[in-house]
Amino acid sequence: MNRYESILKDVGLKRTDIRLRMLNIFMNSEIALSHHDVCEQLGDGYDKVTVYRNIYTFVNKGVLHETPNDGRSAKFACNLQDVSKTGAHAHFICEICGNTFCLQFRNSSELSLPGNFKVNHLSIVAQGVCSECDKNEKY
Amino acid sequence: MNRYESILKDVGLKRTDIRLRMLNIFMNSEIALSHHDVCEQLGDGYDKVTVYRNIYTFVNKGVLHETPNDGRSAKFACNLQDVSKTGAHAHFICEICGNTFCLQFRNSSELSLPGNFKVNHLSIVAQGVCSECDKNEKY
DNA sequence: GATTAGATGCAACTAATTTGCATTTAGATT
DNA sequence: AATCTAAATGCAAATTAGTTGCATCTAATC
Repeated sequence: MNRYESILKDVGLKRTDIRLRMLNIFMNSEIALSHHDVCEQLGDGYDKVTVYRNIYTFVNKGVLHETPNDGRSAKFACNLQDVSKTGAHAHFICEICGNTFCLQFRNSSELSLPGNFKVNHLSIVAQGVCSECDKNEKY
Repeated sequence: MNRYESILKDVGLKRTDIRLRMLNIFMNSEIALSHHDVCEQLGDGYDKVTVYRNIYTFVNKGVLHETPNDGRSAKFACNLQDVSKTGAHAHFICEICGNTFCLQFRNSSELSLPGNFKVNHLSIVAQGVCSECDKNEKY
């Protein structure tokens, strides 16, 4: 059983050809990929709806996460090991090529950038529950 | 000349009815708005393409910025005063209602959240130039 | 090898965004 | 105030992104 097969087994998904190929594509990509990117790498013979469904299945199972995007389509990348522990992500979006890179970071003051990456703009996104919704939550 | 008219003059855009109304809508919204949200608030009689074009015109002129989004459509909000100085943004996305709030922050350790906002997940987005593109840039 | 829940493929659909072009108008100029 | 023109608008049509429903197939279990 290879690496991808055991991921599928671990999260309780059936071993199918397209899933193994999708995992391989995501695991070997340095950058976040859109649905379109994945279909392109898969080549012909795979259904786009199945690709959509598997992307969201992987997101729900914690194998992939959706990254912030600069364009109009969603991008996804595989979860780094530390993410599940800290619940935190860091991403770098290149303003020229548009690629999204996942970065390691442990706390807000410790962000490690690959060499020669130049940051022009920094943005923090907090996700949670706003005061209105908090008020209406049933406990 | 009112507040909105002087914004248009400042950035060199013509004073039109739809632009004044759009500025009014954005300036009075606590949350980031999608194209759809804006059209809804404008009501009938305005062309959706003109709304799209004005949103991007405002973004290019630095009047609005695109916020990170949780759904599949882009959201926009007006630029806060300090943004132009620090080049930094902070946003809060409510996981229940889906609303995006713009937050004030001066440096990464000083993020001021409105009362009763509960953060489940934090994400940092750096934008800039990656090493590949940096290499290929002409100076 | 039979069973079945889960996975896939296809077709059709909705929503989001863009493009092209003809017409109109704000604001500058005479 | 009339004229001019670049910029703005409105409409139609196209493109792109993502979703839904359903019939068929198959991986994993018995």
